[in-house]
Amino acid sequence: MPEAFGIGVRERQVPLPIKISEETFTPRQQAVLTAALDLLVENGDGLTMTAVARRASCSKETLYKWFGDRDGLLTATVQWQAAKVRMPHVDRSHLSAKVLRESLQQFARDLLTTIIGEVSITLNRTAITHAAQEKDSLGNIVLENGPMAIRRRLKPILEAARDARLLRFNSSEDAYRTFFGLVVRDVQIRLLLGDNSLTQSNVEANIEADVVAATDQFLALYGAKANS
Amino acid sequence: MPEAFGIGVRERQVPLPIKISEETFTPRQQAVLTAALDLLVENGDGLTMTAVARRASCSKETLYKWFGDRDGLLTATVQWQAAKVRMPHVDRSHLSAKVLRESLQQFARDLLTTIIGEVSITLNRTAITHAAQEKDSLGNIVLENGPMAIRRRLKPILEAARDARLLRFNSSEDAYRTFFGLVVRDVQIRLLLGDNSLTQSNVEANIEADVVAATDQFLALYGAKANS
DNA sequence: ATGGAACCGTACCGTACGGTACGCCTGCGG
DNA sequence: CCGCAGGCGTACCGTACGGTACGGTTCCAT
Repeated sequence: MPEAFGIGVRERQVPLPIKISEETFTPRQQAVLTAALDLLVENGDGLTMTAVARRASCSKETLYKWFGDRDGLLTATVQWQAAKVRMPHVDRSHLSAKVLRESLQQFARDLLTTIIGEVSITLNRTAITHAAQEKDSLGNIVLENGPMAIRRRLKPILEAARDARLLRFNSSEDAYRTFFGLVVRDVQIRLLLGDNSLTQSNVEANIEADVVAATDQFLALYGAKANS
Repeated sequence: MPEAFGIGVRERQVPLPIKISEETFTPRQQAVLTAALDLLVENGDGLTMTAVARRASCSKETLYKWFGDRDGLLTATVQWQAAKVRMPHVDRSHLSAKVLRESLQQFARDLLTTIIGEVSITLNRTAITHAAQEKDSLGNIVLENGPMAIRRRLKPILEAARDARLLRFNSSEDAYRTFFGLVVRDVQIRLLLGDNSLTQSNVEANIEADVVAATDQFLALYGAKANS
């Protein structure tokens, strides 16, 4: 693989997954990435360079010029898509029991909604398949933009809530992981494994109930008192 | 694939085959499956028929004769290994608060220990990779021998505990899934994605604490009273 | 206009791997 | 001792796919 191209294209292979802004890729490149993602979602891992080139109406040579090799294209696709996940923003200065509960519910709702989406399932499967080959780069990207992103956003809120005497816990890490478990339960692993009895609509219909239940349970475990 | 050899073929061989679940494999076949599993664990999905044949000191022709095709070999391997997972057995007739707590802890311990094992991670990754190709057979096998097996064993105990007024819940399904979430949290998905910060020994060291914590939390949520 | 950069489409190459064919060896029943 | 079934090892085939090369086209800057 050629190691330097003086083109106005981003450098490949960043060691640590950094936040990717949308200016990182030109519109044309984003169209290619969209095609790649679509193929991933449709065809599972049947992502071939030829297929991407045909779908995006570009030449394979361009793909290799832009992304280096197949792994580079895969990485770019996952990176670009994973960075799109947006977390809810909570104002930590006005924390009340009500605001806390609603914030937690919002986190739970976003988490569940993301997890059951086709795109998320595909990206996680791709990263896991990748991780089965001693390559953890994709896995790290997904982790960084999924669970870790949630953790980064949720932990400060939990700690603020503790400072406001709304929650009680020793380790905010444990509290976060408990919240994650209460929300996700066995949904993600079953979807990743292709459980037939879990259709997306099936889960979707219960999201609200599950969100409320998980939040209630979390507050029952960590709430300073039984509250609204 | 010639249709004379169905999937999951059982060739009647010389001595008495050892019974493994419904499907029986001769010792020689089990040696082949062991080789296949070892290769899976070592090499990720780099499982090639040639590699299995070489490792097991058999000919490729024999592999195809016994297992039909690559998928058949994969299925047989997963089936054979997944069926080895054993669940704790609890005597439902002597349920007390103490026995219940210890039983739950035992379930949690077995679940965690299984999940963090190399073999489990490999099988789950393989099944998920498989599920990314519109094939859910492997996923179903893993589900059936993993989460579903636990559910089958745990739910009767939960219901017995409810009858004994040790637990309180409406849906034993929800109770089971909450237990699963409290125990597994984000450990499995992080391991599947190859999270570097989660070494096996790292998790192993905390198993006991996590088991106790998860059980305590479950009992706090579903126990009839705050009890020992 | 003209040179060149970027890029498309396609043909091409090498390899890896699933699957098959075949020759040879071994153990065993007659 | 013979024949043969089962099985090992290896050579072989076809295909799919990653990666490269190259001619032709568009577009822009000079």
